[in-house]
Amino acid sequence: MDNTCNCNNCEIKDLFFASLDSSQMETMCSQKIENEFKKGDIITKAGDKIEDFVYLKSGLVKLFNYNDKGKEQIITFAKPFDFVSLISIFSNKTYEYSVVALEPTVTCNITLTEITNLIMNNGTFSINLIEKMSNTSNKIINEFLDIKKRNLMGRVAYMLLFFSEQVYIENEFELPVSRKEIAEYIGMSTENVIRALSQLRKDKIIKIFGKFIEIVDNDKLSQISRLG
Amino acid sequence: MDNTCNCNNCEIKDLFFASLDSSQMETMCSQKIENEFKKGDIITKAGDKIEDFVYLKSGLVKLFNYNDKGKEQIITFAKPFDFVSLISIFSNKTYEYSVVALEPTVTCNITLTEITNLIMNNGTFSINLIEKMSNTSNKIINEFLDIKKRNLMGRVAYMLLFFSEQVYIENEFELPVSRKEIAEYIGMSTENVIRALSQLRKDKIIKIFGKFIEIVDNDKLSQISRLG
DNA sequence: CGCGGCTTTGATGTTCATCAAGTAAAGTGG
DNA sequence: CCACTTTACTTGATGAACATCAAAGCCGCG
Repeated sequence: MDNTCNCNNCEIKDLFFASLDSSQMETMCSQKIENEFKKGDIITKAGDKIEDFVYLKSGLVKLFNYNDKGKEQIITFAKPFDFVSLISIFSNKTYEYSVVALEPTVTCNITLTEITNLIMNNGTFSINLIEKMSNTSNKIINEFLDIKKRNLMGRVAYMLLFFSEQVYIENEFELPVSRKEIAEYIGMSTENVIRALSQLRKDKIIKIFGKFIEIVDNDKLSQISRLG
Repeated sequence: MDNTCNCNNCEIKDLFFASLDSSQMETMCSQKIENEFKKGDIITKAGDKIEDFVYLKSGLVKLFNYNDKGKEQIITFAKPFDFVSLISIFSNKTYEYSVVALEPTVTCNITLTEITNLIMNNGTFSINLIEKMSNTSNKIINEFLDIKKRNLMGRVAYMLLFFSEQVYIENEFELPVSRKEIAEYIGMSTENVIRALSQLRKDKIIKIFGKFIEIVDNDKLSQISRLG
């Protein structure tokens, strides 16, 4: 928890709060709460009452819920500037999805009351917020469509490229998720996710050391993601 | 086209415009445009410039785009009070998806400029709009998850129940879509959609006369939708 | 140090896509 | 209005893709 009013230095400021005047900024800044989470920590839980507007300052999280058989169903991964809590925040009283940290994560929480206040009194803020919301849902929907049109190999390749190109901006990285979680996200069985990874290793497209992945042949991986 | 200012009698008024004062109402009302579409007509096309805020007054539409192989991919069906044009309207300059009428459909168009104007000057309107947007994306995401966790029979049952319970509110109805379109929506092959329908017919759960469907055993159909 | 969860591979079975072929229905132009 | 073409619908047969089951090694954690 850190309540010092350092919001003017916050790199996320321009994303949402560029339109706030100094008085609005101070009000918001003085009552915002930052929270830190370790890998595996629960950030919000399906069913909990929604009281805050939550966004990611740093880290990585997964959004998920459970299907009827009690199996986890991962909806999306979110990184800073992605807008996690937004999905149901304005249409529900309680969260529909759970959010769990996959890496050390810092969130910034602002009460919904305060946000509602800003919407009521600052048109530019409303416009910005609406654009962000639109972006977020659009992105999730496009992800769903992207995955739906791929087969096993294509989906696994897509997933690896997601971490490599969008999260770590590196050809080598430590997978923040288990094989099982990848399976839950792309909608395939864990065993077949593993088989797909092994195949990519045998074809010398990636190297695998446990959770550590190195993409050796990026072009081929992209091709598999596009064609699969 | 019908530009008479009859918005106060419009049943959709309360959904979005309850917060407008009489002057705002008149401005909006005088410049809104209603359009009528026949079955099969294109309402908006992917790639077109977004200029209007479009909502359904009556009818039924499909949202779709094309995958790399040129095959249609149906994203969702929308009926009145569902908020079609909303998906990318505030995050893009052009439509990402096409919208086509499946039944005679009436839309009401308001320029984005006018809507932006309202957002800037009417906080309550902004709140209402944000809630609707949140609802819409939430619904689409939940649909995706619902379909993803079902098998062939479950998906077809789900689809039939959608038309029966959410669109026509009748046990008998005329399918507004082809078998192919059902397939494109639920992500299965056309042949297998037909086989699933035939199976339901053989099991005396539904009756089929071409496009006309009668649900005979609603309980069993619901069960298949839940378990499948 | 032992238990449970994660990972891996192989074997087997199910589900679904694809191909093929035919019928029915719905536009289309003379 | 009719022949013609195209599109939608239907069923069966085949094969591919994927899930499931089983068994074993590995790793982390209490």
